[in-house]
Amino acid sequence: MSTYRPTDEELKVLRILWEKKEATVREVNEAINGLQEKQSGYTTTLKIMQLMHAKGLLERRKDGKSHVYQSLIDEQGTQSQILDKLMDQVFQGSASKLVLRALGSRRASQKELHEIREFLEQLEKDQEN
Amino acid sequence: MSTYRPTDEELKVLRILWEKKEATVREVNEAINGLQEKQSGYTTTLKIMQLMHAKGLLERRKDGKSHVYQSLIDEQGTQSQILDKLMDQVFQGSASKLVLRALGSRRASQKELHEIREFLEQLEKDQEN
DNA sequence: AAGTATATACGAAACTTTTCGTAATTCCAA
DNA sequence: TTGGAATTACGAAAAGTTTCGTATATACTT
Repeated sequence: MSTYRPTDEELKVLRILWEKKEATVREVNEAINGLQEKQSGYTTTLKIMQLMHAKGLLERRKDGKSHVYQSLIDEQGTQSQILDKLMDQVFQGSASKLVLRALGSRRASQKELHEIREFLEQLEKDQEN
Repeated sequence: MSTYRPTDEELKVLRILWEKKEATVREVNEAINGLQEKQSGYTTTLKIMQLMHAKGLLERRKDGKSHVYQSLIDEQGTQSQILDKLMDQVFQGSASKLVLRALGSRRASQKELHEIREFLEQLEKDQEN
């Protein structure tokens, strides 16, 4: 499970569940539809979540007539997973290539840049020892 | 074409073509097999590249009995494309979230960190104006 | 208790990607 | 110029993802 890479639709579901901690199919479906132009049907989202449950990505408990779902996979771990794969696939395994491209392609705010720089300084300091 | 996101297998082909500039199916196939445990058959790679050509991702010229392929899509543009999508999908559109995760999850060398910091300082300097 | 609204379960279709067997083509060498 | 080795072309199957219609189940209301 630690190395699972979710599909695009699964990622949409996870994104909502990571934020809300737990939600019903209807809540997830409406949240997803709030984020995108193309609306997806209720039973489509239901099916995705049922499959994710079968795969062991989600757990659920019965609440009245509906199920309340939670993610079983970690947000940070999944993010790292995806980035690691990407690093190997298209950045020759180089973190700096990836980071430079990420910072170059999209505007980051002053505050964000500052945040990153502080993190970097900490990393560099750590490496001195 | 500017917003195309290649599949995993397509990415393997592109990676080789970006590096070699141009190559035959056999060269690409052997290069791919050199990078991974699981070996993929010649006709499999051939089919992928034929489809990519049909999609307009690759161009080719005849050389003797074989074709020599080149990528029609830009490496940097594709990298940015993928990162932008990822930023929206799993990092709430935040470049810094992505960067921090990327730097946190995998060891970057002293040299790499330095490189990133210099790039950052330049970016921050640019923003002052 | 029956009716209604909402949820889940199930199955199938449409699509895409990946894989590979085999036929047809092409070039070269004997 | 014919045979053989390598390549491309073609087709289809396998696998996975996404979508959705419809049947079934469940809870609530009156």
